[in-house]
Amino acid sequence: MASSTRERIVTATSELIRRYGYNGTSLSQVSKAAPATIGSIYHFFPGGKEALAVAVIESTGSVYRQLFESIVAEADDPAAAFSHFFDQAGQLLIETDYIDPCPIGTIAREVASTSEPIRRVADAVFDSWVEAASDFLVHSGAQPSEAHDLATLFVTMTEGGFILSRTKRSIEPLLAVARATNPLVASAISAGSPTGRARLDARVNR
Amino acid sequence: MASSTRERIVTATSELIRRYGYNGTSLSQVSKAAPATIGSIYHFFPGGKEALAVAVIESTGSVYRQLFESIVAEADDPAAAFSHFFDQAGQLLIETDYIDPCPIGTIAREVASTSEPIRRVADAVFDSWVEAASDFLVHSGAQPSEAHDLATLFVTMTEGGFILSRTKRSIEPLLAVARATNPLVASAISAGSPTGRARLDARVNR
DNA sequence: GTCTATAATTTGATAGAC
DNA sequence: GTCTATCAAATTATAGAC
Repeated sequence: MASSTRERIVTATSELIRRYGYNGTSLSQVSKAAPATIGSIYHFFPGGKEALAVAVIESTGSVYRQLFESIVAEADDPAAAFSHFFDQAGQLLIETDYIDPCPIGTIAREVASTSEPIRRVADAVFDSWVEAASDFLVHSGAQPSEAHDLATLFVTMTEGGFILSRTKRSIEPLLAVARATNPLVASAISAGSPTGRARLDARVNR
Repeated sequence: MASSTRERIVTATSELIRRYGYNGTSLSQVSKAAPATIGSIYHFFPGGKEALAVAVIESTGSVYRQLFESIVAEADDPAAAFSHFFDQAGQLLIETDYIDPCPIGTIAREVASTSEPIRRVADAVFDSWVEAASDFLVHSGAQPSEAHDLATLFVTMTEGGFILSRTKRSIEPLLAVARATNPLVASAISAGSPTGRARLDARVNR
């Protein structure tokens, strides 16, 4: 059950980047926080800092997708699922003293112009999030094209909400986003199908 | 008409940060790009890199607010105003080869945990944007509380849309956001007042 | 206001012993 | 796999001549 060195390195890097950003995080900080020597870091990540960032993005992308799907599985209705996700994100912000909840957006924005490997993996993660949200909306009765647009909107609202709430040191922007969620989802589902709600019930009660 | 040294320094810093982020931009790069010597930079900004970032945020905040208000002034209807803003942002992305359109979100995310002066000025700029959008929505017939939520949503969508489009090197996410805009605005205005459209006409034709 | 020179520190990365 | 020692380069910032 003890975490491996590799895992400790990735976890420590993720937390440091959430606090200080990609360029603001040094390998010496990672070495101290993990803890692991510089030699160990390069043993597991011969590609250096860039490879480490890729690992952080892949790991975070997977964790958040699973979180979203577990929230969705428990939600009473589609609109509540998204609201609940934003509420949970707000709680996380408070618990962590407004450290950035997502290292991916930060890294992507910092190095999208200078590191193609990082840009590509961040793009793939965002796509997987959009796909997960879109699938859920379609299953709930939305039309595919509208579901894709709305899912994209949710990811932008999540990343943008993190920036505003972190900057303001208040969850108020994230709560405003959560409030806007319900009518958006309700509209997409009713537009996609008059029996959208019935379809959802059929799926949930299966 | 020739730009002052101070202006050249701020402009160069803003462009560099849009490409490489705050921590990814060095004063030697600024010195070369401005152009201005390191001594000149410290002459105008004794507070160093942090003070320079504050100036960039204030300048960008003002420019974007003016851009938003000029688009609003020309728009036929409220929903079109926001769509047009997102479309223009998309065009900017393409023209600049997907350099980040907004240095503020990047800087804020990188150093919100380490620089209170920067965090505060970024927060003030976001607030001013929310206020400008909210005022416009209220004048168009929306209820104040709903206008504030929707305005907050627009700023998060803008920042989040920039991240996704920059990461994907495609304006598709930004266009998806633009498509979602119209029904949101229409709904807020009709809910706020049955004569929202009439109120807008009265204001525009004054 | 502009310029060069430089101080003090830290960075990402590598080499090689164990 | 882990460790220490070290490299070359770059960083922010300051000093002081002009």
